Parts: sequence; structure tokens; C-alpha cells
Amino acid sequence: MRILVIEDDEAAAGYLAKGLGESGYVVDRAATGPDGLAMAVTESYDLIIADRMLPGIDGLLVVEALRKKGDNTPVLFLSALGQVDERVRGLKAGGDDYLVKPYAFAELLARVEALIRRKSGRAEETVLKVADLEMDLLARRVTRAGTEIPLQPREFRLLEYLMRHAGQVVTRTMLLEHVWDYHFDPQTNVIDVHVSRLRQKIDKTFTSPLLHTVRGAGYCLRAPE
Amino acid sequence: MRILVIEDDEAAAGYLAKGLGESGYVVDRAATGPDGLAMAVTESYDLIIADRMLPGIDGLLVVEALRKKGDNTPVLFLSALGQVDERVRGLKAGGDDYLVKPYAFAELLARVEALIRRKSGRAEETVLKVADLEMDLLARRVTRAGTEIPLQPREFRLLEYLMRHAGQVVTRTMLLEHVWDYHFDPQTNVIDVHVSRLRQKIDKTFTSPLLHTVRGAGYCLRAPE
DNA sequence: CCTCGATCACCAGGATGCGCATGGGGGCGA
DNA sequence: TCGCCCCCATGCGCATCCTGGTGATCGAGG
Repeated sequence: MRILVIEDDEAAAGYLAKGLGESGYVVDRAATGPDGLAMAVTESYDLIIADRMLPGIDGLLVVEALRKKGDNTPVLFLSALGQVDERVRGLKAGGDDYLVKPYAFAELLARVEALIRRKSGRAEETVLKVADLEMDLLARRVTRAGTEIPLQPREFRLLEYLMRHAGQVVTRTMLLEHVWDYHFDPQTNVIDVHVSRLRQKIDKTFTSPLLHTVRGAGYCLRAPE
Repeated sequence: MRILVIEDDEAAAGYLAKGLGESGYVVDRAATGPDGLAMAVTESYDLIIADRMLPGIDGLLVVEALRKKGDNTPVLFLSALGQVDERVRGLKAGGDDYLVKPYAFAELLARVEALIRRKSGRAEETVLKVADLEMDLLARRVTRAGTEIPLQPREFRLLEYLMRHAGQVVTRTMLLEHVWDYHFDPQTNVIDVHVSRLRQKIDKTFTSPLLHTVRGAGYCLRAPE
């Protein structure tokens, strides 16, 4: 999988190249709009990541030129908060996406993978759902009955794992393996604490609890009958 | 379990249908790619077996079209093309497995079962059943005649062991070994107590008892005649 | 048929251990 | 440096499990 990064800021470009490289992508870099456009048309990329603000040119123009040539490579825009206008928003429908700086790298990676998968015709599961509890993996948002619930990163991972195994009992060992990446018993009550906190957020203010403890076994996220 | 076979060769398709039918699957057949695609989208199958070489169309295209519609039914490709890159192309296009002709039917059956198991939530051997009593090992839920029965951890282990040995007489020593992990005689009536409790829960409110005591030998969980 | 011994079922009290909540400290990024 | 998030430790409450005792049931032999 090849990715073209068009970004004038050396540090930002390096950061991207390093992170994406570690995730198994081959990354080419261009520092200016014209350079990027030239590389995009001569080489074949699976994805282009472009800054909005490039020396002397708007990143949007690069993409417009590309599209005129019949190139449909998906583009992910990076832009500062003030630069997000309607034109950029609209691109989302056309197979492209945008991300506001500053961003968490994990989120960028999620979107990159989503775009590449979408392009290659794969259906993407981006929203998990259990009863009235919903999790948007791309936006990293969780809502219950329509109201948003802010979660910490670890809480998010925990809930994601529980939702992916909804209806099943999830043991502590499973959680340690997949949420904490521990492959041993930490001999503490880390899990209890986070489950407790998560419960406060997703169950406390609602009538029917979704997160049940199965004594002697683990936990189970289940929709009420 | 329903399987769709997309295969133009009449003999090969018949061979598949016969073999799979004997293994308990319901098999539908399509002779061309378009036919197969139409059947796949209108009906719901647990697995699709597709030939790579179809009249006028590559089986790959059928799968790609299916995936674009958001259909994730697992697909097993059959092909005379044994090259590695062909295999990779098949898997990339959204196929889930690849089998090269000629093949042993036992191998095909093994792969079919693996794919179906994978799709159905990795639920392999998770439900034990004796008469109208059911135990879901993943969800840790027990139901009799549809109504849920809450069990304590030890009661759960006890019932699980009994259900795994349904119809056999289970001695006290066996229970101590496998349910309590005792390798000696505790000289108490722990077992009696728990069997009693379990009986209350699974037999008390029902007409025909399932858990019988075999005097001088042990216990036996058995469905009524 | 009756008696007696052995086995089994059930009940209730008590101790253990599990799970939950809260507050404080340490590490990491801003 | 500051703030945030994560982890750890303590104490509490309660469910769960075991223990001992008593009554019921079964089987065999007189």
C-alpha cells in the first residue's frame, strides 16, 4: 500500500512518514503542491494525504487538478480548525475525508485504513451498536440514547472490546490481553477500576444497565430483553 | 445451513451438491456469474462456493460486486489456477478461502465448515443441550423451556459437567475431580448441597425431572423418554 | 411386613473472598 | 511546569460457598 504525503512542514511530514511506515505503508513525500501533483500523476498511489495550506497554493486545487485528469485516488485533507470550510466538508461524500489538526495518530490511522478499504470496495463496519448504545469508531464518539458520552482512551478500548463481544461473557484475562496488551496477571484491580468508571458513564444515568458482572467469570455487555 | 454453488460445469456442480447435501447442507446452484450474483443478493446464504472460471466472467467480479453491496457472506473460490499471485488476487477481492482443483472432498468440507463457523461469530460448540435444557457457554446463560435460569459459578460448572456427560452416571469422585478440583475426599456433603440447589433451579418448577440420583453410584442427567 | 442401617435431601448460620468505590501518587504529553 | 489520565491500594458490603445438623428415603434382612 503506497501513500503520498503532500506537506510543507518538514517535522509534520516526518512524523507522518514514520508512523505510517511503522504500520506497513510505503510513504512518498512532496513538499509543494506542484511537486505533489506531478508525483500523483506519474506514480500510482492508494491514498494521498494533503495539507490544506501549501506554499502558494491551496491543497484543494491540487486535488481538483487530479480529478480533472480522471484520477480518483482518495484524498485525506489535513487542515487547521479555521480552514475547514464547506468545500472540504463536502468532499467526504466523494470518497475523501478530512482531519482537523491537531489529531490523534490513532484516529488518522483509522481513517487512512477506512479510505483505503473503501476504495478497494470493501464494506466497512464503522459503527458498533448494542441496544441504544452506539460507538462510532472513526469519529471516536460514543452515544447512548442520543446523548454523547465522553470516554478516556482506555475506557474507549474497553467498551469497544465489550461491544465486539456483546452477549458473550468476557473474562478478565481476555480484557488484559486485548485491552491492556498484558500477557500476565498484573495482580491488581486495574480492570475493576476501569469497568467501574465505564459503568458510571454508560449505565449510571440510565434505567436499564447494559454492563453486567458475571461473578467468578467476568463481564458481559448485553441488551435487555 | 444454506450454500450457493456457482459453477458452470454440470458434473462438478452435481458432485458438490451431492456431497454437501449428504453433510446436511441445503445447496442451491447457479450456472453463470450473473445468475449467481442475482441469487446471492435475493436470498440469504451462509456460504458461497464459486468457480473462478465462469462463462464470460471471472468469479472474482461476482464477489467484488457482492462486497460493494455490503454483503459479507464468506466465499470459497475453486480454481484450476494454482499460481500464488492468483490466490492472492482472489483473497484481495474479498474471497475468504481458495481451493485448487483437483481437491479432496474432505478438504473442501473442512474449509466449508471453518468458514461457516468463522462467520457465525466464532461460535463453535458453545451450546450444550439436554431435552429442553440449554446452556450457552459463551454467554454463560442457562435456559429451560425458554426461561432463563440464573446459576452461581459452582452450579454452572456442575451443570456443565453433567451436561457433557448426559446419559452417563457421574460418580461423586468424578465431580470432586472436575468440578471442585479436589483430588481427595473432603468428607463433607458439599456435593449433595450443590446438587440439591441445582435441582431446585432446573427441576423444581418443571414437570419431568432431568437430574436423577443413582443410589450408591452417583447422579445422572438424562432426558425423559 | 416390619425394622434397622445407610444414604441422601434440605435448612440455616457463619466465614471467606470477590467485586465495587474512592482517593492519592506517578508518568507522560502539552 | 502544569494538567490529565492511568494505575494502585485500602476499606467496605454482600453474595457465595461451606459446615453441621436433622429429617426423609431407600434397601436388605429378619
